Amino acid sequence: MHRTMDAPPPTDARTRILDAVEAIVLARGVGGLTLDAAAKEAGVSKGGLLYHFGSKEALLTGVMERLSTFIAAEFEANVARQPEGPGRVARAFIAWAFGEADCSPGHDHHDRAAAVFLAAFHHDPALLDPMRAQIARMKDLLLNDGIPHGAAMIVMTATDGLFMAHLFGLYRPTEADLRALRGSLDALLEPAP
Amino acid sequence: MHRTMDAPPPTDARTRILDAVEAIVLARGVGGLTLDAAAKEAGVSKGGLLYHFGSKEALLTGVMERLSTFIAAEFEANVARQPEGPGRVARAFIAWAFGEADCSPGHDHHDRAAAVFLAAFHHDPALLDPMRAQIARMKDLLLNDGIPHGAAMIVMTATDGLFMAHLFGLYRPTEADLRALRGSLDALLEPAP
DNA sequence: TTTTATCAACCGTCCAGACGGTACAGTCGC
DNA sequence: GCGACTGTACCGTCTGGACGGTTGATAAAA
Repeated sequence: MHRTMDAPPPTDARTRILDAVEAIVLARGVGGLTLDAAAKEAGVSKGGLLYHFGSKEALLTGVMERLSTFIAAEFEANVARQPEGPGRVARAFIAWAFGEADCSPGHDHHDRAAAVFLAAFHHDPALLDPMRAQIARMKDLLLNDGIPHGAAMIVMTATDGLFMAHLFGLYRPTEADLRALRGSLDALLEPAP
Repeated sequence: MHRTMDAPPPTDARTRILDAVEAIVLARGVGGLTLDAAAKEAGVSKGGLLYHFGSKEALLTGVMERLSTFIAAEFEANVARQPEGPGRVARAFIAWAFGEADCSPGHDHHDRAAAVFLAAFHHDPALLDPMRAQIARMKDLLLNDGIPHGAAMIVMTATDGLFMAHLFGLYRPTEADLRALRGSLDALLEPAP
C-alpha cells in the first residue's frame, strides 16, 4: 500500500476512493459527497467502497489521516529547506502559505486540504483532531523559533488567514497584494535594526 | 394567538427564526440545522416557518443578509470610534478581531458570524456573496488607509486567521499570544522611525 | 349593528426522494 | 481456495417541501 506513483488509472482502489472524496467536494461541495457518488467517482461499486471503508465516518477519517500525514511531511520538508537560525520555522510557514512546496498538477495541495477540511468538519468537528494535534506541534515550534512572540503570532495568523480567504473564496489577493504581504512578513523576521 | 401569551420573547416570529438558526448551528453543528429543528427552536410550527421563508435557501439567505448588514454597521461604528488619520481602518479591523465592539450577552458576534458562515457555505457557497461584497469594500478601505500595503495585508490576513482559528477550533491562543499579537500589529501601524 | 368577506399569520400532516447502511450471491485473478 | 472486489436488492430514517386547514383581526356590506 505504498505510493506507487504510476500511470493515471492503475492506482489501487483505496487511493482512488480517497482521491474521489477530495474531487467531489471540490467540484460539488460538501453536500455532494455521498457514498454512492464517491464510489462512482472512484470507479468502484458501493459495495467495494464499503469493503475498504466500513462507514462514511471511516471514509472521512481515512481522508483526514492522509491529509494530516501529508501536511506533516510537507512541513518537515519545508523547514529542512530553510537555512538554519532564528526564523527558520516561520520561513517554512510562509513558504507553505505562498505555495512553494510541491508542483502537483491539477489541484494544488491547498485546494485538497480545504476540501478535506470542510468535509470532515461538516460530518463531525472531532474529525479534525489529528489536524489540531499537528497544528499544535507546528505552533509550538513556531513560538520557539527565536523570533519575537508577536512576530510568530503574526506569521501564524496571517498564513491561516490567507488559507481561509482561499478556502471560502472571500477575496482574491492580487499579485501585488501577495508581494507586499510577503515583503512585510519577511521584514518581520529580520533582526531588529 | 398573536401578541398574547409571550412575556419573555416579545420579538416577532421572523427574528426568532433567524436567531434559532444561529443557535442550532452553534449547538448542534451545520448538520443539525433542519427546518423542523429551526421551527421547534423558534417556537413556531414548520408551516409557520415556511410561511416566512419559503425554502431552506430563503432561510439561509435571510440569515446571511442579516449578518452582512450587521457586520457592515459594526464596521462603520468601529471605524468611527478610531481617531482619524492613517491606520484608522486598520485599527478598526484589529478592534473587531479582538472583540472590542459590542457587549451582547450570551453568544458574541464572532460565534454567530461563524455559525451563519458555515451554514450558508454548506448549503451553497454562492450564498456568501453578500459577505464577499462587504469584505471587498472593507478591503478597499483598508488598502487606502495611509499605511504601507504590506502592513494592510498583514492586518487583513491576521484578523482573518484569528477568526478562522476560532471558527474551526484549530488552536486556542493564550492570553499572552493575543497580547503579543496585538502589540506587534499596533507596532506595524506606527510611522516608520 | 350585525353579518359577511378578506387577509395575514400561522398549524399539522403527508409524501416522494435521498441517504447511510446491510445482505448476499456471484466473479475474477493469483 | 481466497481475497478483492462487483451488482443488485433492499431497509429504516430523515428531509425539504407541498398542501389544506384554522384563527383572529379588520374591512365591507346589509
